[in-house]
Order: sequence, then C-alpha cells, then structure tokens
Amino acid sequence: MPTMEELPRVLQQLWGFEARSRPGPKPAFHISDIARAAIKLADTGGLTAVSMSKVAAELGFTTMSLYRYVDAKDDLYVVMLEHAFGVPPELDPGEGWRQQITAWAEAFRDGLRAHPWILQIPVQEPPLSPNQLAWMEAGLQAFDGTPLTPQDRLSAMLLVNIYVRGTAQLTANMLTEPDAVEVADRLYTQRLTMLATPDRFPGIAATLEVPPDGGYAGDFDAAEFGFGLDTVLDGIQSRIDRLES
Amino acid sequence: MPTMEELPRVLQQLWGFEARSRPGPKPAFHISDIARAAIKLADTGGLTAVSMSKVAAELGFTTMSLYRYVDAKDDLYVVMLEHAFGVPPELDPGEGWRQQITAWAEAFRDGLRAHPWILQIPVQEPPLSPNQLAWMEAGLQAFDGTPLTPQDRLSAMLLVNIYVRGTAQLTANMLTEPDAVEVADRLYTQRLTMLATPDRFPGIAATLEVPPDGGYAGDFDAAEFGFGLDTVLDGIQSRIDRLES
DNA sequence: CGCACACTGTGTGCGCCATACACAGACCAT
DNA sequence: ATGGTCTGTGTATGGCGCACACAGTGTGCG
Repeated sequence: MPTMEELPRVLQQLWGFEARSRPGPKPAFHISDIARAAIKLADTGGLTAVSMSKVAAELGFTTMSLYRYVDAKDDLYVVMLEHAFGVPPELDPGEGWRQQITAWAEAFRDGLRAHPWILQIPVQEPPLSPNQLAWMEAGLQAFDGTPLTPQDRLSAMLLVNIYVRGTAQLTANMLTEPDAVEVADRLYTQRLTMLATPDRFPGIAATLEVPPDGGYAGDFDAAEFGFGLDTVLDGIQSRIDRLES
Repeated sequence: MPTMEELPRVLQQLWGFEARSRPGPKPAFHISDIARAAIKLADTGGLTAVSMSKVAAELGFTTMSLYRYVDAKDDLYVVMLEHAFGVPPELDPGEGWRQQITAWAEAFRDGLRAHPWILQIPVQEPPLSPNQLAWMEAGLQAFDGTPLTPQDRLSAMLLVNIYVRGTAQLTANMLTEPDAVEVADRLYTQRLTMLATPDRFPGIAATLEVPPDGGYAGDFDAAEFGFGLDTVLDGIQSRIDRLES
C-alpha cells in the first residue's frame, strides 16, 4: 500500500496533505495564488504567455520563488487545470443517463471555451487532482441505473470526454482572439477549395459544394456539437440495448 | 479566387508548386530531408529532441540554413506530419463502410503508434498538406454508398478521427520508452486506488475493483480499441438507419 | 528560555532555444 | 559578362526552465 509521501508534491498540495507546524518562515502565498495568476495570463495571452517569470512577476515575487511550490513547469500546468475547471456540475439523478451525460459534456465544453489554453497543455499523464477526479466521477455517475458495467461506464465517459476535447480542438483552433476564428475559417475554406480539386479529392470537394452553414469544419457551433454528441450517445445506447435484450 | 501565391511557403513546397529556373545557387537539400532528419530525432527522443539546431546538425548544416526552407518551427511540424503519415491505405470499395472506416482507423492508429510524438505537436490549424488531405479523402470515401450527406460523412469521419487520436492519447501517455507504459500504468492505478476512496468517488472505485485486464485506462490495447470504435460506429449506423427508414 | 536547523524568498548564472540580420559567394536571365 | 537574386553562414539578442548558493526566519526541542 503506497503512502501519500510518494505522491508528487503538487498533488499533495492539491489534496491538502499539508503537514503544518514546521520550522522556517511561513509561505508567503499558496499554489492557488499561482494558479490564479497563471490562469489570468493564459486567459488573456494564451498558454505561451505563461512562463515562470511572468507568473512570478504577476504575483510580485521572483521567478525562483515559484519552485518552492511547484517542482517544474508541468506541475504549474496541473495546478492551472485543477483551478480552471473547478468542481463539476451537479447532475440530476432523476433524469435519464442521456440528459445527464449531455449536461456534463456541455459543462465540459463550456470550461474549454472559457479557457481555450487548456487544449494547448501537453498532456503528460492521466489526471489525479481532486477536481479532475470529481469530474470523472460525475461523468461516471451519469450512467447510474444503466446496465453498463463499471468498465463500460468508464469507456463511455471517456468516449464523451474525448469527443468534447476533439470538437473543441477543431472549433477554437487555438485562437484566443474572438472573431479571428471566423476569418481563419473563411481562409481555410478558400484554400481547401483551391487545393482539394474534385478530380483527386471528390469527397472533400463534395463537402465544400454545399457548405453547412457559412463555413467549414471550424464552424462547429452548438447545434453541430449536439449533433455529433448525439451520434456518440446513440452508439452507447445501442450497447445498452444489447445488454438489456 | 485566391492564387497559390498566398499559400504559406511550406504548403507551396509540399504541393510541389516550385517555380524553377531562378537565379542564385541551387538549394543544397530539400524539405523532405529536413523531415527525415526531424522524424529520426523525434522517433528516438520524442518531440522535445527536435530543435532547429539539432535538425540542422543532423543534416550537417547550420541552424539558420533551415529557415531558407521553413519559415518557422511550426512549419517544421507541418513537414514532419506530412512525411510521417505518408499516403493513406487503399480501401476496398467492395467492402461495407464499416470495414472500410475500421481499416482506416486502424491504419491511423498504427501511424500514431509508430510516431507517438505526433500527439505532442501543438495543433494550430486544420491540415492542408497533400497527404493529410488524402487521408481525409480516404476516410470520406469509406462512406460511399451510404445515404449520408457529404456533411454527415465529414462529421462521421471527424468523429472517428477524434476517437483514434483521443484513445491514442490515453494509451501512449507520451512515453517513448517501450514498457514504461506498463509501470506508469501500475503507478497510476496505485495512486488512484489511494485517492479515489469509495465514499467520495464510488464510480471510480467501482472501476478499480474489477480491473479490466491487468491495468487501468492506460492499457487500451487492440481489443479495447475495437470495442470503443464499435461504439462510435454503432452511433453512425443508427444515423444511417434513421435516414434509410 | 535559547538554540539548532529546516525552511523561506532571492540573486546569480548556465545552457538551450527560436529567430533577426548582415554578409560573402553562387548561379541564372539578360 | 554582368546584375540581381538566392544561397548557406556567423553573429547576436532576448527569452526560457531551472540548478545552486545564500541570508534571513520561525518552530520544536533541549
């Protein structure tokens, strides 16, 4: 049985495993302060605007002081993620699994929209921080009452998770500016029309001939999101049907 | 109508829009050489091992010489991607859409397995390079013969694309070393067992009680891949059914 | 009550990175 | 032949993550 000592320091901090009453000066701030400062920078300037020195400057401390709270830059990302998402939405167990997981997916999507830089964070390892686990748990509980096994629920939850991440990636192509999405979208459609000639790329060309609603894949708005999500959920539904028959 | 002049230089090079017979010395090499060198570095040392200077050294040239072929580091990534994937697999139009898109998905997954660093590349804009478009086209053509509209096919293809990327992300948690995955997986399960207590995280705990086959989500092997993919395809199938009725 | 020592934030410095810029030479259209 | 353009190179700049030594601080133990 592993003890909490072996946990990376960041996780110990995030879970509140603080061994208080130690010698030495009191810490001048807390990792949550670091998170706030870093998120503020990322929200306005993207993830590239987040550097140890910038975060430290934002807090009014020196760069190296951050390393007393965070072992490396990657840990800073963990703290940012944990803080940016916050606690998951409360799902109504009275509703069906489909409504619940949809609400969960939409909340997740909204979180990604509010903090687009999340998608730019290099994913290094699966999450272990409190809020991240709480989101996982909420997603799993949406399937309470279904005949799905725990492993099936995990797969289903991950499927929805992957879908939301993926579509968010397509939508906000990393652009922090507001309507830069639209112009980038038009430019992309233009270039695609030029390059994907019907003779060599008939399938792509067919897609372009009757554009969905204004633009190409980049324009993945709310309706389109629900449409794709429904497809995913239909797949899960069919698995449930198979179990019930 | 836009002309090819407005295209980024990398795309012009990749599409072979070379305006030959110009003054000045002949180029000493080609972007494909850059791609080969960069991929070699990335395959052995991960994406972090790819820097302008390292690639240049690998080629036996100076760092700055690369900028005669590539405008910025991001363009290097584009070239790497284009080269690493190569041409898409040939699908047999005689088979059903399900077998075709499955073969496509598996080929895509194999590509990601062969070059795990692809998942670490920061996605900045949708692809426009020849092979990338060819992969898109191949995925779309898998749905030839179905009643799906071009937009539906695009959505379906993107759905599968997203699924493969997402699961690959979960599987190879960025580790280039071979069986480091396994030990990381065990460690993760350990920590998750410790942190996700059944009282506060019953859903997660239930997942851990009857582990699937050895490990947790990280162990997303071939069977698991097909299982999840089938769920996605079932969703697409149900949409097809709705169109046909 | 005092003291040892763990812990704090700070300053300096290293190696690496992407890339701007000026330059000497190579080559083709004229 | 020659002018202008393109080549690869050398040098330089600003930023980055982070190692390390240091002076000061406050707590638990004697």
